[in-house]
Amino acid sequence: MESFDGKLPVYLQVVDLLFTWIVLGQLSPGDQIPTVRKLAADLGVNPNTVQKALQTLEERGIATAVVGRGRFITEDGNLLIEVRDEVITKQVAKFVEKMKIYSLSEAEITQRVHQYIKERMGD
Amino acid sequence: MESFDGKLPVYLQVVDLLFTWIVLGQLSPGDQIPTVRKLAADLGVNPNTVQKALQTLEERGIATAVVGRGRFITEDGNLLIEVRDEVITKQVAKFVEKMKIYSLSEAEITQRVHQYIKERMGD
Amino acid sequence: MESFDGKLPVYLQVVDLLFTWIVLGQLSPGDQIPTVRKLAADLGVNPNTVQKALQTLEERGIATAVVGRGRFITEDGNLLIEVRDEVITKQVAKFVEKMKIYSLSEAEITQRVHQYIKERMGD
Amino acid sequence: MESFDGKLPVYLQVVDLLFTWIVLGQLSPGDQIPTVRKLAADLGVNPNTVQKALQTLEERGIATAVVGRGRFITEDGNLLIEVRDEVITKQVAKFVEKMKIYSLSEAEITQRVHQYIKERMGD
DNA sequence: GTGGTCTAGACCACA
DNA sequence: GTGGTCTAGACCACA
Repeated sequence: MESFDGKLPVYLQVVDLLFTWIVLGQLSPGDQIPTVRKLAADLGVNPNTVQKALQTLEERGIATAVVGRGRFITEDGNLLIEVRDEVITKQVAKFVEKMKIYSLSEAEITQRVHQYIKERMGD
Repeated sequence: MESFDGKLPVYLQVVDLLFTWIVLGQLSPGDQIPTVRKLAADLGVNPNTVQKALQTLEERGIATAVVGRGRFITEDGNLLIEVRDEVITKQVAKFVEKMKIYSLSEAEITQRVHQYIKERMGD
Repeated sequence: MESFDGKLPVYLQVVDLLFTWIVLGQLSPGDQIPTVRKLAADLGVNPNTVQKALQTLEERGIATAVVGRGRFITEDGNLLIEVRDEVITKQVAKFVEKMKIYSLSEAEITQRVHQYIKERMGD
Repeated sequence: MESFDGKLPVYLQVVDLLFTWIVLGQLSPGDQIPTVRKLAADLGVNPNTVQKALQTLEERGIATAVVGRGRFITEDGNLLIEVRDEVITKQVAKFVEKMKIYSLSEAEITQRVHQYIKERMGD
């Protein structure tokens, strides 16, 4: 996984990735999650790291392991909405903070977003 | 350049990086830009790639090369403001498009940004 | 490219050559330009050098690259007329300046050209 | 002599070069011409070729060999004026013919030269 | 030392 | 196959 280079611990990057898959609907309620080995291979990281990431999901009730069957996404829609909200908030935060580093005032930030959307309205 | 892993050609990533330095004020009007060789070494890319990136800046009048002396950022403040605007717009676009992939309506996007800023007001 | 021996950078000599081909009508609007590799082989220069020359043409809108298809001369006749004018002016300038080095006055230069043409009238 | 690549026989190119030196005043009446060996070395051609070129000059009375002393440019000013005229006419011819290849009418050629000079008047 | 050019050769995406 | 990018490494002119 070539782009695993941020400062964030790799296992948390894997958590973020799984969250993103959920938000994008690539992992829906009840879906089976790829096996640890497959994920590890696909992402180019250590299976232990994937294991740790999946445990995080389980602790939050987002995934459940069924011995001998595999791991599955929860059927609990509210939990997934929570995940979705969390992912979006994180992105918004990241964006706003970056804009602040560019010395934009908060008013300017909203104004910029508003303007961009207005200009592109209809796309 | 460890984090150079996007799909964007490396030389355009270098252009983006230099633009960011300008926006952040780490490169001010009249400043000397690090030498081709130094940039190449620091970023872990080939000098030719850096050269190509810097020529892009020159074509836009943002930098000027003086053979035997080095490269310098233009004194023309308007050009730099243009760069700043461009960088910001690109970031806003990236953000908005990502939000749309998450199936947020345009109203929701502005609302989220607005809300985040309001909650953090004072930080 | 045996006769590529001037002080002009090779890639600019290639640009000049392509311009001349356009002026001579050997490259007409819409025509496909020989491939980078063919040009490089024919001229005895490196493909990268040809690439650089062709990019110069593109920046001026004289040629367009279609990845996987090839490069084509613009259909825009005005641009080509511009090229033609530029090539001719460059030749005239070169000629006049050389004549000045030979200590000919400007009046003598025009007189010489005029006389040569008059004597050869009918050729 | 890297630029010895035209279609003209090399010894005639050497003749042309010597003529040019005369026109430019780099070889004045009575001046000693560099030795065959020096010329050959400087121009990167065979001494026999230089020899042949110098014989052409001698046949026209432009240069004289003095055994044991070297070769000298004639003191006869008229002959040198003739050379000058010849060199210039050759250049004019070359220029006009090239312009004709570019499909310029004779009127356009003189017009172009006239215009270029007018625009640059004062340089 | 600094930017500019050039070669040789590789790998990629698009068609 | 075609254009586009990139590396490694060399050589040049200017200062």
